[in-house]
Formats: sequence, C-alpha cells, structure tokens
Amino acid sequence: MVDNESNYSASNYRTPDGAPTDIVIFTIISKDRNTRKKSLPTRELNVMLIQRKIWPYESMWALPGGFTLETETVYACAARELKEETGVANVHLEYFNVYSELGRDPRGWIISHAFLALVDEDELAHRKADVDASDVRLFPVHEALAMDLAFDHKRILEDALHEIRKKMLTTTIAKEFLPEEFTIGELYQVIQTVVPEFAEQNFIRKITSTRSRKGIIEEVLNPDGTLKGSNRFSQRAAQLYRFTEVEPQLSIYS
Amino acid sequence: MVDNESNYSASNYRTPDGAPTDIVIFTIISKDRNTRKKSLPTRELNVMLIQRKIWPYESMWALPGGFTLETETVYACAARELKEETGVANVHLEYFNVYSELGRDPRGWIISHAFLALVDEDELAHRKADVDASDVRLFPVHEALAMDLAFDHKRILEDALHEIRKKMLTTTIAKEFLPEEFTIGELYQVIQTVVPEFAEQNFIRKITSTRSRKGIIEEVLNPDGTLKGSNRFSQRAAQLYRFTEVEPQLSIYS
DNA sequence: TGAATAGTGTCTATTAGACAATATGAC
DNA sequence: GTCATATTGTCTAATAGACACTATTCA
Repeated sequence: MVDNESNYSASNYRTPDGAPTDIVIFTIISKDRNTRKKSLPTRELNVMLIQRKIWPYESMWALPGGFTLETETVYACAARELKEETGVANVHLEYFNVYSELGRDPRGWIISHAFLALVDEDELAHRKADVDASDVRLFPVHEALAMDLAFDHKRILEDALHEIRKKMLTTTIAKEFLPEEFTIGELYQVIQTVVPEFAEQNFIRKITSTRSRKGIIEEVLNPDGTLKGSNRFSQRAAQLYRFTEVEPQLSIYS
Repeated sequence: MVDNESNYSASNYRTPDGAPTDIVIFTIISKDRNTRKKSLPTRELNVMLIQRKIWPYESMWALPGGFTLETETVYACAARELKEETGVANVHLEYFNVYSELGRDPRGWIISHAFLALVDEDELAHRKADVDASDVRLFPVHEALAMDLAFDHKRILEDALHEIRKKMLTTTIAKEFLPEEFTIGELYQVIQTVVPEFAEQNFIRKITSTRSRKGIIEEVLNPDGTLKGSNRFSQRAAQLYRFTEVEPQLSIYS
C-alpha cells in the first residue's frame, strides 16, 4: 500500500477484510401446458443458488459470488464470478446495493456488493454442460425466499426482487427475458411473471398505439415488407414485435 | 481477522486499503429578486465541496467524505462524515453507487461508496457557526462541473446529478428542498431548478385534480377548517399544500 | 393602475377503462 | 365445430394540451 504521508489517517485504522460481490441471477422458466391446442406456456421466476462447500455456512445454499481482486473493479468481479460459477456470460448485469452491516460475515469485516443478473432461459441451456449441476441450482423465487440462506442473502434476495419488480414496470428490462422477436402475449406473460399484480385490459392497444408509449416496441417485418407473425403459441398467427432503443421517461408530475 | 479454515480463499489475497464514502450534498439556494412587488425568488442548485488540506490532491476541491470504520456501516459512516465535515444532520441521505476503478485513489486499493444528501437551505443556515467556512463551500452545480475536482469526484458528481434529476421526476424528493407547507409555485420552481427542461402548462390542475396523481399533495387547512393560504410570494394569497405519505407507482406499460 | 403571481374557462384531441364481439387455423 | 389465443369495435368518462381570461392585492 502506498503511504507516503504521515498524516494519511486511514493507515492508522483497520482496513476491510474483503469486498466480495453477490449476484442474484434471475431467469424465467417456461413449461408447456400440454393443452389440446397450442397455448402459452406457464412461466415462473427462478433464482440461481449455489450450495456452499466450505466454512462458513457450509452446505447451505447461497448466492453465487466471490472476492474482488485488486486487479479488477467490482463489476468485473461480478462478471467473472458469474462466468466461473454458473457458466453464464454476456448477460444483463447491474449493480444495485451494498451490504455492510456489522457481523454479516463471520470471516471478518466484509463489505459485499450485490448485483442483479437477468438471464434468458435459453442461455442457461448450454450452461449445463459447463458446470456441475449438483451444487448450482435454480429455485422458484418463492421457494428460495422460504429457505434458510447463508449470510444475509435472504435480505439481499428480497431487495433484488423489489428492484427487479420496480424496473420491470419502469424500464424495458423485460427484453432480457424474451427472444429478439416476441409476441404481445409473451411480453404480457413476462411482466406478469415478475409482477403478479400487473393487469391491463387493453394492453395491446396501449403499448402499440398511444402516443406517449409508441416507439418502445415496433412491429417486425418480413424481408418482403409484410408484417411478420408467429403461430408458435396459437393457431392464429400473432404479430411479432421487437424492442427499440427508446427508453421512456416517466414522471409523477406530467 | 477471523480465519479458522485453511481453505478460506480470501486470506491468500490482498484486501482493500479502505472503503470510504463520498457524499454529494445538494441544496437549493434562493435569492430575492428585488422586484417592485412581491415575487418568487430565483433558485439555484448548489453542491457542497471541501478543500483538501493533505495529500493526495492537496488544496483541490473534493466531495466531503471519509473512511468507514470497522464499527459502522457505510451508511453510518456517511452520516457521521456529513455531520463532522458540514455540521448537517437528520437530512435525506441515500446510497447511490460504488466506485472501484483501478487507480482511482493514489493511496491504494480503495473502493468508494457514494451517497446523495439533500438539504434544505435553512438547515445550512445554523451550520455556518459550527464549521470553518473557509474550506467548506457551496458551489452552483454548473460551476462545480467545470472545476478540476480531486479523485474521480467529477464523475461521481455527474452521476449524482443524473440520479437526482431522475428522482426529482419519479419520486417525491422535491419535499427535501421545500418547507412542510409550500405553494404550487414553489414546488414548480424546485422541480425546474433541478430539471431545467421541465415545463408543464397546466401543472396546478394535473397535480391537484387528476385521479392518478391526486393524493401526492394535499391542501393545508387552518385550525378552523378553512383553506390556508400564504402571501409570502404574491399579493394574492396562494393555497398551501403539503406532501402526503403517498408514493406514486409509475409504469411504462399502463 | 399596473406589477406579479394565482387560479379558472373553454375547446378539441387523445387516452383510459370496461366489455363485447369477431378472427384464425389446427385438431 | 371447438379450443386457445389474437385482435377489433364501441361507448363513456377522464385527461392532455393549448390559450385566453379573470382574481387578488398593494405599492
């Protein structure tokens, strides 16, 4: 450590024993419903947990993460741990809070940085080969919340859930859980999966034809210029949409 | 440091040299306009800076802050430094980001936690007695942004400004810059001071009588039940309002 | 009387909100 | 013909957006 001034006060004090990251990885798992006709799948919000092998909290389930190295930023650490522990790369990864309560980690004075990762379930499909599946698992969020997690990870998970719910309604992060091209029905389902109380009778009209929201998503066209549809979830083909670059600005005053 | 397991990996690595906090303290300064009749003041968003006395960045202006102690959370550290360095207590104080870029601090591997403090100018009035005014000063935000600040504090200030602008429009933080009871004109001015591009022709009607926003503020009544007005800024008395507990929920989808 | 802010009237276009109705196409 | 989703019609009430207008008070 550089310390070429006698009055540099921090050098007289204890320094932290580590600045790890904890990563709350959310994904939405779809299951076919086995109806007689084509239908939308059921969707469920899941969170990835890892079973600890060592002290402290040995054998308990915890959020993935690890200690930041002196050669990287906390964001780089989160990205590295995400790749190492779950095999996932190039996904939405976002810092959301710090946890520094005294005694939160029996290993010492450890200030943890919590990240939110949003992963499409297809990304996790190839993952399975990379990583031993026995100690890394997806849990439905309501199950994870009922578990006894290591450290203060239950609190972190609760905070992450609150954050993702807010962002689902105020930003376009829904796109992280959807393919490039999707139907209005899929988008609606994704929103409802994260925010169960969301309901909007005339959803399709609001999202496609009110002036203030127009531009968030746009219709996908075929090469020949006609509207592109999909009949993956229905007999009648549904219009496909994609998100644009537009990020809507919200205000309580206008 | 507790380390009773040989395979506790962090113990093999270097640990951070400190986890300080940096506090971006915003206030709005009002100045009377000296018009012939009563009038609204001009308002300007200011930020509090402190002139460094020691290495590194000696004599440069910087954000107030300091190192977190092992006996406190980062939030407690920010609150303590705020009190110690500026004499301000019991104000809105909110965590907003972490800064961990390599080489951001010549003293070593130092991960900083940035807070946003919102202070009413009246709070700062009594402060002046407590603290030596020569090395703690308020700067108009546009001036501060043009200065050469210590560390990465310019970047932190820019991020803080972005954050406060977003929150001004999406939450009720305007109340931090207003007295308990205020007029619509004052509220409108506060919003415009932080977000200059804000303009809303029928502001009074929207904020007081549209269903979705009704409840954010409420009229103040006199003890006898009549509407309470104020003629501090105008000949014609203006209705006084106060913020309620209601926090509006925004959504891009409805 | 006019400066300076406070607040209302009025008109049109757009949006919200609630339901009903129709469209599509494979099984 | 039926199922399951997709999409449009229709009606009323509420809100947006733009401007003009009136109200208040006191120096």
